[in-house]
Amino acid sequence: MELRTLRYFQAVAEELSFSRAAERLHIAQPALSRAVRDLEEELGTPLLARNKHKVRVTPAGAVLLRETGVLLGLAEEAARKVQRTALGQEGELRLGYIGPPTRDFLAGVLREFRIRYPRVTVILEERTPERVWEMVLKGRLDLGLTRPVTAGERLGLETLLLREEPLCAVLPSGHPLAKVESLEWSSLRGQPLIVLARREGVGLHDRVLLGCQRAGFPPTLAHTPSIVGTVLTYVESGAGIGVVPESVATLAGADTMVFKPLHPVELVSLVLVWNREHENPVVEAFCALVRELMATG
Amino acid sequence: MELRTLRYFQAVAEELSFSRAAERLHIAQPALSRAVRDLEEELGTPLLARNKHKVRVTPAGAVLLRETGVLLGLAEEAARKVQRTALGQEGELRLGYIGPPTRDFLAGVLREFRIRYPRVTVILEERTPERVWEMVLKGRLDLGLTRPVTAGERLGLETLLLREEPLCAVLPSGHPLAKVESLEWSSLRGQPLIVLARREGVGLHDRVLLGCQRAGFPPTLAHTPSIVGTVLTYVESGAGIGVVPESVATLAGADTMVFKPLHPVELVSLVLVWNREHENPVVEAFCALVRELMATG
DNA sequence: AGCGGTAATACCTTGTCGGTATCACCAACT
DNA sequence: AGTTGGTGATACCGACAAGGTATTACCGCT
Repeated sequence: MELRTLRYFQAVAEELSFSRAAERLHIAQPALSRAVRDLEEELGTPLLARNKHKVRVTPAGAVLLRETGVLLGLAEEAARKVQRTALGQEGELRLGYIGPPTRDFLAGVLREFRIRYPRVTVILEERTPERVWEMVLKGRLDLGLTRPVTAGERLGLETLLLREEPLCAVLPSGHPLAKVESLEWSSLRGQPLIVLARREGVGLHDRVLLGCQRAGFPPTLAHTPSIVGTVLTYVESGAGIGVVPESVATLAGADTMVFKPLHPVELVSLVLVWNREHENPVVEAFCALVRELMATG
Repeated sequence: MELRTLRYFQAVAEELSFSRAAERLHIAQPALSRAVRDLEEELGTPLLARNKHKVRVTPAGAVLLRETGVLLGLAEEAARKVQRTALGQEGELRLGYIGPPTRDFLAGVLREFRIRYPRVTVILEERTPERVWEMVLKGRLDLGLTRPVTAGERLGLETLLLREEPLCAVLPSGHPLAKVESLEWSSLRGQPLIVLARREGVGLHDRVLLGCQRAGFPPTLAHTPSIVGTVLTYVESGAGIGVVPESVATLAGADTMVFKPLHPVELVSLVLVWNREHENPVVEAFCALVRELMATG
């Protein structure tokens, strides 16, 4: 049973005439007669009762006509769905991100994305930066919003640099170092430091260690909480000096703490990452939108 | 887009291998490659991503695979439904009948029919005998349970004689004629008669008139109600003598009225009628069942 | 480097589909 | 009643698409 045959049958059953149906289908009448006869043979039962001048639909034919309508409709719809999916206008986007530093960025992009691609379902997954990389690599995510990994393990993964930001020290307002114009890494020597746990972000954590190492001293890690907000809480309570990316400043109350850029500048960045081989049109649409938004505003 | 192509695509997408899929489909691998390529061309988008040694399903392909599953399932189911319908095992039977005299007969047959053909929906329509004939003729009913029509207007309609029954007189128990052994039509001369309205059944009504005519007198019609039960009510109230088919006796209380066969016997019959040209398998199944039940019990 | 296995390509064969011409038949209208 | 127009079926033919065979190009794995 083929869709072509069903289309033919449908035409005849609707027109109740082989010749008119043939005309409508732009084929010759004998071809149509044969097609219907073959279909009847295949199903083992007459579908149209023809007594030389009148065509009637048999009960079996009536059933087939109904089913054919459904079938042909679904087939057409399926083709459209496939094409929409190919254009990135339909489907789903599994997007992994790393939490606070990406939330404001995500919010803006997603708002616009949902407007332009309303039939795409965005599935958000919050994970650690390494886990995001791993999941993108394994295909469990279509797209990751994360920090670059230190190791060069970008096997076939495409990245797009979104933002670079300097590392800052966070101090309680009353801290002696809070009033200097510009803070040197070396000033942190001996100070109790509060840094995000390494398991929550190898890139960021190691970058802090690197800053200290370049300034020629080993850091004194007082606490390594697993949530960025907790770093700020520790600082507020006077437990030490926090080292965080600049964007974290937006999370903090401005009067109780001060953020000081550290010199020499150590940059941490935010990237989009995806598997180019997967050639997912939704991913491409999303990246295109991100590029566009970065260019315009 | 053809079902054949979709079957091919499905095989490849499931096996994730052209050669294995080709084996499963019992065709050669190059044919498969071409079929899938053509399908991709038709839909205007890659469905399978093949990098020489691995086959992956693209997002568009995943969508098509899902839709294909539905489509092929429905197609198969449709074919089965058509075949079941052709065998009379599925579908509907629009059955017209004429009321009281057929109810007991119908009940028995329908009970058995529903057991043997549980997927056939029986639609019952109660009409006058003429209306049943007309509807069967016009194809608005598949089958009629009615009385034969007097006119020979059985154009292509097949009939099956179910039952013949004599006409009876119904009298109140106290009536002078109630005690005679056998009642002659001629005894009805001058008696007020109660007969079913002609519009409710030309055949029955005219047969009563014929009985009187043969006995050589014109009937005195006291009442012609449109419901058989009302005939009995009139008789009970002493309004006259009813003339009804024998089977109506089952409707009446035995103590207040008596039923007397009329001589010479005038038979009215009950027939099944259907349009042979329609070749409806459900109709044939029903008739076969009726014949079988009449033969056995 | 060589082997096994993959999908793609080139080319040929065949079966199927569609077209033309014609027939048989019925219906409606002279 | 005979004719004519229109129906679907049949016979036959041609074209093209589908499938098959042989081969190539490429990759991963020994």
